[in-house]
Amino acid sequence: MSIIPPRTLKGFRDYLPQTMAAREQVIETARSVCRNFGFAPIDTPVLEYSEILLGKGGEESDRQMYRFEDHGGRDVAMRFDLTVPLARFAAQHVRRLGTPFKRYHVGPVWRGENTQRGRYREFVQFDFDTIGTESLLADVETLVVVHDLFAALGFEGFTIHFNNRSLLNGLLDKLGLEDQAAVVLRALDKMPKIGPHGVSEELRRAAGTSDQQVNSILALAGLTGTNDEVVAALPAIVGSSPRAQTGLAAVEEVLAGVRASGIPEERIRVDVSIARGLAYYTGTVYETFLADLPGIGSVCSGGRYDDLASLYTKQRLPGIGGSLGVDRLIAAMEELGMVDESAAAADVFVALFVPERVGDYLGLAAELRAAGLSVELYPEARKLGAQMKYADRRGHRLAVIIGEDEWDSQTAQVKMLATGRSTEVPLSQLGRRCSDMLEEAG
RNA sequence: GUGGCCGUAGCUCAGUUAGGCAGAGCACCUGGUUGUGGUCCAGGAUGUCGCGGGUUCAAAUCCCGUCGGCCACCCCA
Repeated sequence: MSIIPPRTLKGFRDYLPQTMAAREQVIETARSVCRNFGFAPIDTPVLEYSEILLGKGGEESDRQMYRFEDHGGRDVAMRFDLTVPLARFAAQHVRRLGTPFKRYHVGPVWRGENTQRGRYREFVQFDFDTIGTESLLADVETLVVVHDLFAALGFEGFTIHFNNRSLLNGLLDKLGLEDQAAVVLRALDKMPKIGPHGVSEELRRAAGTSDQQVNSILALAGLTGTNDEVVAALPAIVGSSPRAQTGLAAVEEVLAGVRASGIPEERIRVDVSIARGLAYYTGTVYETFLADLPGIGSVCSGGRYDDLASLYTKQRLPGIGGSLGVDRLIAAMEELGMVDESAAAADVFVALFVPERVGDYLGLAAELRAAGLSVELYPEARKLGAQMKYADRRGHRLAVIIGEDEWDSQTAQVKMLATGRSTEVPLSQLGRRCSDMLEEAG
């Protein structure tokens, strides 16, 4: 019988314990931050009718969609993000849920695109959205959630860049380029990568814009300075069309709200070059970058989409939210050395020393767990040195050693593996003493 | 999807130029130390050289295909 080579598909990966522990920790942190703001958890199926997903993220996502016929001949597809399923979900259940409806949703999504570092065909997104309100307070809250999330994950240097689509639309009104919106947005999105020259060349080539038009667009995209300076310079550039006014007011209000929420000025930036490719954004848009790893791209982005759910319901369902790229974030954390190598190890290691007393060791381990400790009992009565070595390599923090003498005297040796110091502890106090020692060591 | 670079031990890689015994460091295992890890010393095990085919007396090395990874474009988390 020939052996089947074990392998995974392009862009699909296995997760080893260290990575998986980091992933669970990121998701746990994100959940707890969202709950602090009153977001509730939901889930939706991986498969949807193709008609639900097609055409929602633009041509590109249609092309990348995993799509096939199911066992009943239905035309089905795998979700490529969590926002479009949310729109369907909201249209279907909004009467029961009421608005505003705030939810978070974590799960894998699939895009059949070419792979690269931090870019896979199956990856996990963590989304949070507020549905059913046009209030800019929801926009403010979204940015505050992003901020609290990265702060809670332990990041120091990160910046949330935000913008409003109406500013760009206002400028397009002024320049008579309304029909070229998609092309212009796409060119602008490349600003940090190809610079003003690249953008102007692209604009001329793809949209056939005049020199004067290009200059106006670049004047907007190239705005630099403090947030106040940028805001002050905007009116002259984007003009006074209704859309421009809306965008301007929105940026100012969101900035004020974010400041009032106590977000440090250096972590939020009004950045008019943020355009976002996805077709469905209509108002606020934002991306989050890590100061130490700008090359990895945005690790959390999103925006306001006031028209999306209208595809599935006549009821008006505006929304705003964000999407955290869990896999990309973990790739970043691994590169930045933020992943704790021993996160998967139990705090307390119990050596199995006297095989005849297996039952006593099992009982002891159970008692310690009942006392709130994470405990691993070694499964074989190997040489003590080998067991200690295992405990050390695994990253356990305390080793509990009980041999014949200790059983006789009802004591245990508790060893701090980091320092090598050993303490004799009566078995009756073992749980409490272990907790104390872990507490003291931090 | 298009173009380029790459794939050798668990990991990081050398060896490919110009075909000639499959290597290093780290990790791992055993012993020194039959009740104590990290250091040290001695010894040991470890390979479909990604996979398939071709050229050749001989292929990790050259050719073709394929799978996978990375980079650019594209798009995006």
